[in-house]
Amino acid sequence: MKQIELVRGMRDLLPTATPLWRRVEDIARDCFAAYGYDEIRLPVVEKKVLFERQLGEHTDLVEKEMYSFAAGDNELVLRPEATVSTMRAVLSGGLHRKGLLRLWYGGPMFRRERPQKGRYRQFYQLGAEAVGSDSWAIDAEQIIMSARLWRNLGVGKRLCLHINNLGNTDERRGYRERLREHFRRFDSVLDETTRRRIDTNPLRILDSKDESARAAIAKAPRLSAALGDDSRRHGERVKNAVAAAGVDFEENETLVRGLDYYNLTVFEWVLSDDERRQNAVCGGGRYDGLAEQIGGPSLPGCGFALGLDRLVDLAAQCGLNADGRLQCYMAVMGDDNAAFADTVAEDLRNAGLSVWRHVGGGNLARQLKKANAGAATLALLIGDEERTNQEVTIKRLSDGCEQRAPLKLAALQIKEMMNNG
RNA sequence: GUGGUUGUAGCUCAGCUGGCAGAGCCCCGGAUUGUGGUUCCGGUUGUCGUGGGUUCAAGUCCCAUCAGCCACCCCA
Repeated sequence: MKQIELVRGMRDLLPTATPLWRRVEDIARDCFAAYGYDEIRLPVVEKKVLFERQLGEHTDLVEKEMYSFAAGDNELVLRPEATVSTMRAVLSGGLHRKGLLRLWYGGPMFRRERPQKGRYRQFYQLGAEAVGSDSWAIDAEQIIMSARLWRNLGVGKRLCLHINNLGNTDERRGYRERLREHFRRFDSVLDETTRRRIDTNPLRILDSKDESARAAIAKAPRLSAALGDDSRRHGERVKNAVAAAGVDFEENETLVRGLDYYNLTVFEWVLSDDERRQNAVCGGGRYDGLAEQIGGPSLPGCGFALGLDRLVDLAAQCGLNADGRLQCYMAVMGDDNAAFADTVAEDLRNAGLSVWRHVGGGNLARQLKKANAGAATLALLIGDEERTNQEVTIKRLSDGCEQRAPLKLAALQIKEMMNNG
């Protein structure tokens, strides 16, 4: 029979990888908790219309990257991101009536792109969203919180922060028109996607890498010049607060988020020293108009999402370690002692220890070999002598140090031997 | 979605201008029954990504297809 293969763009996270993932997730959870962010869990399936307008009708994401399917009268999709879902959940649960919300979520997202390293069709994000405040202090808090997370993960030196200010809807609309006029004058030298964007989404042209467009981009009107006093003040305060917290950043006027719901502050953390192109690890910003767009009240929000697939990879490169080291390997000699071994193992587990019970035959030498191969810290020996004396022999594998302990004291002595190893 | 490149054992790979499919690691067993990480001996492992074609003969040449990687694109 033919073996069934993995679906394109999907991947298994094998036991060799999961301890590090769990470590990164734990550190992130602690970091979010330190700022009072509460967890929200969202469905993977949403209605297609929820994303269509909010993300921008002319983004690739909506045009061709969503996994969609019909279910009765509904067009459903596997969520391509979770900011919109979060806002939907806040509104349908009426959570916003309680005032400012600080929320975080995690889980798989789905985009049908051409796979590449660091870009999977099912990928994992962790995100933080603050809903109900239009204060610059929230924007700054989230940037500072993300910087703390990089520090705690030990990846801070590898990331650099880009910040931009997109202004409000009116300012952007005016600017967009000015951009259109500008780029139309270069129509003849621009490539096809760039020309198409003049109509659909001229802001996206600014961070284009296309060579023919570069010259035109350099001469384009500046976004910062189109901003009003309020927007400008908001941006200044964010930058001052971020700088005051000792977080370095670069102002990048060509940083335009791919999704349409953003306004004012947008930011992105990218690999600073990596020539790899899949280099955005975290991105976010303010989205004050989103709630109204999905039929809710006027409700400001700000948030960011980070890509775990890329971040875990980076953390590993930076030496974050998470060996899921096995504590005890229990060697059992003689079938008659199996029941005794099992009860001892259960008692030790009750005391909070992890015990890998040897299964199958083999003499002691073989069983110790396996204990080594499994990278256990201690070996526990159970045989006739131990059973008649109601004892356990504890052997530290690193130096061979060996002790006998009566059952009642076994857990205590095991812990002591692990710590003094 | 576009272009390039790669695909041989569980893993890392070798296999020349077509001529019997290999190595190391891992795994399993042994050097005799309660003391390991070293060593030594022995063993298993394959639709050569898949499907066609050319040929007396294809891992090797041709076509298609699938998958990975790189760049574009997009984005976290």
